[in-house]
Formats: sequence, C-alpha cells, structure tokens
Amino acid sequence: MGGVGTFRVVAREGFARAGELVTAHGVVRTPAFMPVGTAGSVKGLAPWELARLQPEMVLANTYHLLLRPGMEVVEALGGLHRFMGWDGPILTDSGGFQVFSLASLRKLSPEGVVFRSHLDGSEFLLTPEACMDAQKRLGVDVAMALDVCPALPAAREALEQAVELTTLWARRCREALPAESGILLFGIVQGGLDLDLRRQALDALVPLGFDGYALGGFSVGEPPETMWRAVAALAPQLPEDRPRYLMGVGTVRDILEAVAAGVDLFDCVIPTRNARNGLLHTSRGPVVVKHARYRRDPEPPDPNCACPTCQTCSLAYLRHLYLAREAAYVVLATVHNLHFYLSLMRQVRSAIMAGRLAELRQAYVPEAAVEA
RNA sequence: GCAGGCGUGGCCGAGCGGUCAAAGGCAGCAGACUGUAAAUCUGCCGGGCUAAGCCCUACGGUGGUUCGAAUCCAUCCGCCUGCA
Repeated sequence: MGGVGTFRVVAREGFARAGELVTAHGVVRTPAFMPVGTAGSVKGLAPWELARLQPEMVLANTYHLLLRPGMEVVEALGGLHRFMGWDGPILTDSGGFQVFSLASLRKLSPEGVVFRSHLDGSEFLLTPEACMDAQKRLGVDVAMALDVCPALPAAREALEQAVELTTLWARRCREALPAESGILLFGIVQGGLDLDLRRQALDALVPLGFDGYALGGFSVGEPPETMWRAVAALAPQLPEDRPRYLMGVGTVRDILEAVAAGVDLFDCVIPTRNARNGLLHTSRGPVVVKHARYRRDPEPPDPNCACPTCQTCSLAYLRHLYLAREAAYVVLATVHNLHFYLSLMRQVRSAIMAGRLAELRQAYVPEAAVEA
C-alpha cells in the first residue's frame, strides 16, 4: 500500500469499483458512506458510539466550525480529530453547500463568498484561501475545494457562473493547499444537469491534479431519476485512478445507482436526520416509529439487524422514547440508521469484490420501500 | 353561612352579543426530510352529507332576554379562594 493520497482499485464490476484510499488517519475502503458530523459531531452520538459503528470516514463542515467554535479553539485543542474524539479519517466540506442552503444569507463575488452568519448576523468573507487555511488548521484528512452549489432548476447563467467561480476557486485552493501538505484535496465538478458544462468543468479541474473528484450540485431540487442519469453519464468520465465522490447523496437507491456508475464516496444527512425525525431504515423498508401500530410491538425495528439498538430495544420502547422526547431515542435511532447504511456499504463492497453487485442491486431496486 | 371567582372540544386554555364548530398549546393521526440554520417542518384533528356548500350536535343543567347567546339575566348543580 502506498503513502497518503494513494488510491488503489482492488476490484471492479462494470463501472463499479472497490478501492482503498490512504489517508493520514487510516485507509478508507470504498465504496464508503460518510456519516455527517457538521459541527464536529455526528448528531446524537458520543465519540465512542460513533467509533463502535466503524465508519470509514466522517464528514464535518468548514463553514460551521469556522463560525463556531472557530479555528483557534480547535487548533488549541489539538486539531479536529482530538477535539471531537475521532481518530479515523475526516473529510470536511468547504462551505460550498452553504452557498446553496444559506442562499439568502450570502453574496457571491470572484473573491469569495460573503456570508452573513446565521448565528449572529455578522458578515465575513470566505475566500478559497481562507477555506484551505481553515481546513489545514482543522488538520483534516481530506479537504474539499470551495465551490458554488446552485439550486436546481437553475438558469443557464447561474450554472455557468457556478462553474466559472468553482473553477477559478479550485485553482486557488490547489495553490493554497499544495500536494506536499499531507492533506488530500478534492475538486468539485458543478454544472447542474448540463452534461457539456459538467464536462468542461471537469476538463478544467483535472489538470490541476486533485487527489479526488467530486460531483457536487446534485439532490438540490431535481428528480432522482434525473440525477441517476446524469451521474451514470458523468461518473465514468472522472479520472479512473482517483476516488470519485458524489456529494450529499443519498437514499439507498441513489447510492446503489451511483456505485454502479463508478462512484466511491458518499455522504448524506438522511440516516442521521431521519433517525431524529422518527424514520428508521430497515431491511424491510422504512419504519415510522411513531405509528400507533407499534404501540405494543415487541419486535426490534429490524429483525435482520445486528446493531446494538436492535439487540436491545423493541419498537414499542423506541416509539415511547420518541413520543416522550427522551434524549436516548436519538442515540438509539441514529445508531440503528447509521449501522444500516454502513453495513449496506460493506455488503456493497464485498459484492463488488465477489462480482455480485448486480445481484445485490436486484434485491434492493425492485423494492420501492427502500427508497424511503 | 356570607363575599368573590370559576365551569369551553381527549387535556390545558383564549373568546365575553353576530365574522364561533369556537384562537393557541398539548396529546392524537398522517406526510415530508438527500455535501444539516432541522430531535425539524407540513397537513388533519365533533358528527353526517347529493362535500370550496349544507345539516345535526356542542362552550356544566334548566329556563329566559334578543332578529341572533359560549358570550346578557334567573335559577340549579359542581369546584376554588377569602371571611366567619
């Protein structure tokens, strides 16, 4: 195995691949799903609970950590790994998604993004350089370039502007965080649903020599089938020898479609947010924990699940905790949903190694239920 | 016993002459959630219909006043507080 930054494909099936990405905090075995820990915490989980789930890599967010607690604090406490009690690989999103999610609180300029803090209303400029500096100070394993994520459907000019700024900033990010830094840097392809524009964006990115390439700007308003088609067309065009990351996606179905197209990395708030909001993902489809039919149900959420929650809790108990707004509910549900996603990814990976991904997809795709 | 206050939909609680089947909250029922401003948000929530309309039952009981009463009056019942 090579040094930090090495990516090795160990098995293929069609466009799908199983790989290994070497980071400063361990090897990420792909395809992998990254739990989202925006503010330096996977919501609901203590560090040891997260560790027990054994995610390959965890995602955190530069914008949010910059606003609170601030880089000085994290740095003083020994970096993000020490700070959040997780010594496995960490990837940080750049703040590019907040261009989308906090659209009403920001302005774009060639220099960077001017955000008005959602916490205290103060303005600050997030430049590509500041973004790289922040991720460096966090000491993450993988940094994302600062990009512009436009909402869909988007006007042609909006997509072009997004690509233009993303490309401009990608160059500045690469310069600010050179390969010698020991931190991997991924470039992000924007361009909406326009495949030609996406291609141009990619062509501008590749010569900069990123350690991985991401498809951004999906699941921002377009129908799932539209996204699947675009990803199926785009993923195989991303450099073969570098990890491919489909940002912010998604549902089980989305992930299976994308893996088949050759995507290696995913992140999504679905398992964690849905857990908090009462939706448990199971091998038999979605379980809405508050439903009255579970009032006296002695079964675990998923009889086929090996997670600690399913080993100890009945649906009736989880329903009670949810309705009583007991804090333990969030832990139990989050552990379960993440276990479901992570074990799915392990199955996906071993299926690829065994040349049986198609078979695995068959098991899921006909089930409309798994989409929820 | 005297004085004052109060009784509203499963619960709490607004309303104090018409625009009230009755605000709001809770509970209940269902839906949404895709690089997290989300343990959040949305809808339904007396009953029945030939339903964007109509009918019935309903603001402690009964009886009044009024074109019209959850809203005013009388009385009864039940609670609460103060004084004896």
